[in-house]
Amino acid sequence: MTEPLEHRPQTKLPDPVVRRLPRYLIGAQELRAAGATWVSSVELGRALGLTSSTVRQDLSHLDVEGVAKRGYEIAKLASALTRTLRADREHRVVLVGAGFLGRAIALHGDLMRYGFEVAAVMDVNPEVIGTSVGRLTVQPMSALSNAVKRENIDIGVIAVPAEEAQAVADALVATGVSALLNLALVQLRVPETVQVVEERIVVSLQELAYRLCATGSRGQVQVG
Amino acid sequence: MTEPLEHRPQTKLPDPVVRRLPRYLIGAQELRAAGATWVSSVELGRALGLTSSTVRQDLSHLDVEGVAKRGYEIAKLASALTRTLRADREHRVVLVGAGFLGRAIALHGDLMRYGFEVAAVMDVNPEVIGTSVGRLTVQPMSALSNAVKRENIDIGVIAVPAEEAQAVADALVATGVSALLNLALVQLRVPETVQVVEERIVVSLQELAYRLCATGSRGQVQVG
DNA sequence: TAGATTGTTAATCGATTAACAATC
DNA sequence: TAGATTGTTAATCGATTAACAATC
Repeated sequence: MTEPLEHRPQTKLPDPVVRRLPRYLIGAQELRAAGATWVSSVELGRALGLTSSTVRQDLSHLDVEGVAKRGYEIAKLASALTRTLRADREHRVVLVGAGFLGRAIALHGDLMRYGFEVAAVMDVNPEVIGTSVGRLTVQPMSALSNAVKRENIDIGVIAVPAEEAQAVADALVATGVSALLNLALVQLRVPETVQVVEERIVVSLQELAYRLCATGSRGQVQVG
Repeated sequence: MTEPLEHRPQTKLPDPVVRRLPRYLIGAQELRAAGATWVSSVELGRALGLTSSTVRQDLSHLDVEGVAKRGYEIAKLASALTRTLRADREHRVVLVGAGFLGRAIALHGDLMRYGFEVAAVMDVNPEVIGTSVGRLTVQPMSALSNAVKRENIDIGVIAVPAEEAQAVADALVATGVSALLNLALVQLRVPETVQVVEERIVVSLQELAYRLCATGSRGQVQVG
């Protein structure tokens, strides 16, 4: 009759919570940078546009405890968030598509800061293959499979035009990558075992346009 | 005792619906490109990972009617979606930040296709000011206010580093722009009357990483 | 101590799904 | 016609919020 293993909140967080956690983390790091040490659920709520109830409910899923009358210690909160989001382990990324969008991602400093390393860049365009992106060289798609294995890649980012995205997704899945970030404007078809997150500027703009026109609406909305 | 004005479904769509509408639109246009004429709620649901019930519920908010035994006429569906999303009226965009990300957006052909025209590009970096992005020339921030007025701009896109994003947002708000797409990794503080949609690669990657690690989870997720 | 803030339970709210009559 | 599919109502499910005892 031993006690069950210490902490085990990690069963499976609800989707809305998972989407808010990164925002708490960003908020916590902003606060830390600003020199704060403690933050209350009311303050966090105000900063992110949530009720303090939601904040406490969300943070209760984490391996962190608040202190009555003081709130949460920011450093501990950030590390708990990092742990829960698996931002402590490094993720290795292959980027397919070395256009402006791809380059923006590959050269984006914040990625490293949050544990994502772009370890390979591929493209189909012969003119682009061989050019350099930061310290990497753009490789042809034929080198994909080797790169994924050699570099221990677990995430694929698709930054190619819509027409090519499905083929790229298929190639990535074939090499065993099971997490895709799709920036192209198509609905990908992938096996159930593959995780896909879509992020699309046009869609965000459409949502914004709707909100802008829908008279009287206001407020802040989180998309990704 | 006249009838109330024809159709008036536009009271205020629930947020989850607004976020799905662009996906239906993309789906509809893919189908149309593939030569299809009709689509049923079951097919749409399968394509987007939704139940047919959700699809019918969502589409019932639109100014379109399905036909029993056939489904929805794709062309009509697309135009109803376009109308509801206000993708028929043109939106004029000012882009702040002419780095790779900014250029990716400014040169992104799909934007035009969906009614968004990048009408001005600004940057703070003197080295970048004066260079051209497509047919536009990068202007200094001091030209922002004039550009917004002259070009009739209603949407601002923030594609600058996190440190500068708040100042850019303030400047945009000051010129009267009341819809912002924020691509920087900060939580913006804006007046209640201003619409903000956030889109952040790092956040999407974090969500993906969580899903990848959370054993046993699978499926497709829409972020933006 | 008194008062603020947590963690958590219960109540509310809203979104998704099921079900089915109407209809082509 | 028979069968498939809509539009919509009602039931279910889940997320957010309110409330409050515990506590620092």
